[in-house]
Amino acid sequence: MADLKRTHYCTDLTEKDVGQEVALMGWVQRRRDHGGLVFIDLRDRTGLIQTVFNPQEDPETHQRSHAVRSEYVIAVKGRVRPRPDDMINEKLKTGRIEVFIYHLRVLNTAETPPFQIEDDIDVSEAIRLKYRYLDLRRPSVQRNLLLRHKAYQVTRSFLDQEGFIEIETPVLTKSTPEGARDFLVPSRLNPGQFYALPQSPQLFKQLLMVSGFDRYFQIVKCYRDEDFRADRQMEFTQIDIEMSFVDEEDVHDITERLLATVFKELLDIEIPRPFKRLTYAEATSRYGLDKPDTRFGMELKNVTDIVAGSEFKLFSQVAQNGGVIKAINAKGQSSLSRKDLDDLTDFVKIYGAKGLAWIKINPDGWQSPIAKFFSEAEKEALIRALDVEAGDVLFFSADTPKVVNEILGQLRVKLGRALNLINTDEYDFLWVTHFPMFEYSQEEQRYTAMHHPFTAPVEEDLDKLETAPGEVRARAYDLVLNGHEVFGGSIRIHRRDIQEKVFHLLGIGQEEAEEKFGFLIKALEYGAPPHGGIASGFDRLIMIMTGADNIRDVIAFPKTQKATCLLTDAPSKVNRQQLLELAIRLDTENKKEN
RNA sequence: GGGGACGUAGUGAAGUGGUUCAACACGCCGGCCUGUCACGCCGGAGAUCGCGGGUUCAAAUCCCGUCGUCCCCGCCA
Repeated sequence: MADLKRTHYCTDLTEKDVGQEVALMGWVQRRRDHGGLVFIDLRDRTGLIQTVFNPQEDPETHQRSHAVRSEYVIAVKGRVRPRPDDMINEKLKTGRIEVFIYHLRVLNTAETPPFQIEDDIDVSEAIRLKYRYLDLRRPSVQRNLLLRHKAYQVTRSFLDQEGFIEIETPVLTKSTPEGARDFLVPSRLNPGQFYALPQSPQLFKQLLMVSGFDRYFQIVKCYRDEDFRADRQMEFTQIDIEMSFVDEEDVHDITERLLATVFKELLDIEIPRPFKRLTYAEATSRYGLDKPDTRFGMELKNVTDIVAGSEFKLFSQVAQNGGVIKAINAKGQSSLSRKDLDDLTDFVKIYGAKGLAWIKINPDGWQSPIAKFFSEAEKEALIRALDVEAGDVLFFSADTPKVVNEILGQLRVKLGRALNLINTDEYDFLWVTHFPMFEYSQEEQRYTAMHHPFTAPVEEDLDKLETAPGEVRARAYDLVLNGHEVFGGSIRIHRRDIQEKVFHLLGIGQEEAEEKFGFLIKALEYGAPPHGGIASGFDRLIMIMTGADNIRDVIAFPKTQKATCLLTDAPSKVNRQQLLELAIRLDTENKKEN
């Protein structure tokens, strides 16, 4: 290698380099061996270039090129030549040139890979993850990680220019109640005691505001020991931001400008600002969900008043018992088959629906198991309320508002996707604001914080804290992109008395509050400025920007749904000595033998 | 904790009780080939049908269990 130094990346070379001697290094994408002429497509992280081995160039080098195989690592030296006109490959960036090789060195051989190193391969994800280092050679995966890299850089430089200071917070920290399940790390020096991995640096960034840092950010790993989803891993990355002396508008503004910059620099897309806004109440009422995909319509309409007096017992009874009846109109979809409708019924049952009432608007009349219960006047009213035309299909749900919204909200998204109502090139940002402060948990028989316990209540709702906690709105906001929550934050409580009141409401007693959050309460006493912030689901954002349909495609070494790493086989057992040092004895009797 | 889908050569996949049932494609190995770029042509190797048990004269195929991957509900302040 001493005498061979790489001069270019493969796709650095252009027609301008014709005649130059170059040295390239990379992996063998494919060998096309004609016996005489041999072509080897050489790949590095930039892409491909065709190298040519001609016996007239150097007989020995040509001879040795026969032995080269896929994914061998080779170094070559040769001269750049233009391709004859009829041999130009428009599919390659370097397709107008090729390199005639007179020196070949095999730097390493390779086993035949378990799958081909190229895009659009048809191979199970389990195999890809087991050989992730090979999977990561594929251009599409490299593109994702490159975009992710650029997003870090643009974020850092933007926030730096805006006066934000990047400060690292501990990874080994204190376990706190509320929120997700903690990952625990045993302390060897303090037997029987544990650190927790941060679910977010929430408390530390608030303390940094008390310290006067004023504008903080961090690109930081967070850990939540909960079950996985397509857009959820237990270990994920946040862009974490906190600012002092600000209100909601300030946080929205910095977030919007950050995103505008990131989208401009990475995708060359101008995203219109300011972003749309809906209150939580509006979002759930019109779209059923607190993270609505607003790239298409099909809004939920409340038809309770119209059908409350109808002959259809189910509707009239629900109305009588204080429930609601809502409907959505799938325009022009009356070609949905009976089976489609049955499948949709099964789908909504996942979300607690007992059934799904539908009406097909055929040109010759209404087709539906329930249409016969409606009077002409009621039909007329439905037509007006739902903008009904021939060819439409209406779906109804009747239950409590919470259940109805969930059911129709999920159905709406399902239909939007299935019926191709969504423009997938669109990036549709939406702020959802004024979340409820608390949610009543039937399971725990108490209120829980909808955002987190440090979120400030809306000023004018302060007096309801004691009288009607369920009605108190929080100064919390989520940023929704195409139906995914990509940022979430709030203005925080900066007064001790309010913080204590909120803890109390959450059923956290004075003693517990002191033990778990004493340091925060204390800090609030020492001149805590008003402050607030926001944090992103960075992986999710990159997922959407790359068009990936799951989060694993934008993480270099992701875990499976069962929280294992197929590459390293983590997690794994540890030896007895390690456990002894940690004063840990296993009790796996009731668990599966592992 | 629960619901659903899947598991057959290196990879993808056909086959759902019976006599070529272990196809096909890509990849791999060997041979031929001086303009290919998804090279082509000829030949070849490669599968205890995820694993364990059961039913049967007979199981990739039916039953039970188990392991693994994915999607979803619960969970994710």
